[in-house]
Amino acid sequence: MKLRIAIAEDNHFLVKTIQEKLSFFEDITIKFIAKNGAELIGKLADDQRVDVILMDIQMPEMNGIKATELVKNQYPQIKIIMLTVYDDDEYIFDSIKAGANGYLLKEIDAQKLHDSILEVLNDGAPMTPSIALKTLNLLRNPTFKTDTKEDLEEVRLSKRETEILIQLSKGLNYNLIAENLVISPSTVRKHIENIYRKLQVHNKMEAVLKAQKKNLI
Amino acid sequence: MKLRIAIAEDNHFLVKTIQEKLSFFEDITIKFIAKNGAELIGKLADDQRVDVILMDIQMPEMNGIKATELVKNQYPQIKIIMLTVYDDDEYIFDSIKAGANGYLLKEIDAQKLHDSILEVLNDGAPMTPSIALKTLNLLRNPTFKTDTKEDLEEVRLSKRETEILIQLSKGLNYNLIAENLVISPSTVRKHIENIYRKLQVHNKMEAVLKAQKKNLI
DNA sequence: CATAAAATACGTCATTTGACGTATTTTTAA
DNA sequence: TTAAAAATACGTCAAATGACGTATTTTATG
Repeated sequence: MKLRIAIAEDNHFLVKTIQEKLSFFEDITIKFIAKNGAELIGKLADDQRVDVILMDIQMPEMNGIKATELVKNQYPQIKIIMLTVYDDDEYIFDSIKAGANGYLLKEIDAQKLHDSILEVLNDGAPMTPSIALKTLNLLRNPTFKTDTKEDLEEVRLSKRETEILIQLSKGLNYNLIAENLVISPSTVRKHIENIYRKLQVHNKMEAVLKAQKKNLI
Repeated sequence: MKLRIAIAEDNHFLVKTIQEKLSFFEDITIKFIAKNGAELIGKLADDQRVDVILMDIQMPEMNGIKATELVKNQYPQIKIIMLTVYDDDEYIFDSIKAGANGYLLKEIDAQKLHDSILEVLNDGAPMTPSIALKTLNLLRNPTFKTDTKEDLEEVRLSKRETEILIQLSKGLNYNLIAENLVISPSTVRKHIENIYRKLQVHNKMEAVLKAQKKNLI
């Protein structure tokens, strides 16, 4: 039996992309496409025989999170996979709270998208690796305080910088960090200097505090 | 370059099974096998050049969750994948809190195990689908964990010491703390020295971490 | 393949921190 | 009231940290 998919996505071009990705698979039928949450709810009212909804987050009229909540309240059997470009903690958390069964980034390739649809129908929780990581971090750090404007100011730490900051947060000194990462202590110090500049702090404790507040570690 | 794996698992047969699964892959080297957490810590002290640890949970001497915590404190760069038969919420949650990077069930097939090792080295969070689902559920309704015995081991900080430790945890230096509390920097330093002795630590970050774990601040 | 970003590494210098020792005053509790 | 605990304070010295500058190599990305 064919898998019945609905797509909620306002960007026409992205809808095309998703359709093309799914066109490779014979077990997939796209039942309908909605340009926003409100339209999705309307179409579902006419026909709720849908297995999986691929849901964008940012949409006019009604966003994907609100739509997820409504759909899940009325048709809990329908699986919802968020399919979005946003990997912010806030969106991920809100989506999961709203009842989303999976969370994928739009860059996902066709095969993985298809696998994810099968997985969600098998009571799994498909997530792109980076999202899985973020959910674990959210679980570790159960501080869901409202972010202030300052907290959301985008700060990008590189992979190495994040790694070093984590080691700093464990109380390790420069030499131990250097040993662990098999680099010179000079390099560790340079990375830390860069971290401090990015976070606008002047010592380890402040750096760790700020990074935790921004969910960077 | 080969991927260096360590296994912590008390059951001989299961060790064999894991070894067989990994034997298919040429990019994998099994550095060593430990029969429990204590043995693992010992072997890591001799040689910490390990990329990924596959960790059982139920082991004699020291279980996998405690071992995860210790390894992550000393060698945060080592990735840890829990590999166990237990899919209880409690175990999953505790493992993640302890710092595990992934959580797989032992029934996993060879290919997926290999993929997971690559994924965790790529900063992902490999999980079997049923575990991924449980983490989402845990995120939806956050649980609260009881303290372990060790966390409650009696350490008494005086009122002044607690006060100073809180200021330390905010990233303030000795001089600023002295100003805030209207005492001499020398006194601040002496208090901190006493705090370190009581908590058996050697720098600010460790002191703050330990105090938080013991709910002293 | 070119360019940008990231990671690597060293040197210097002032400041801060951590680990000692010693000692006086104040507070708390038996 | 007296002993113990807590708080106060200073000095010294080695080690660690933070803030600069400079420069080469490696990795990503269009």
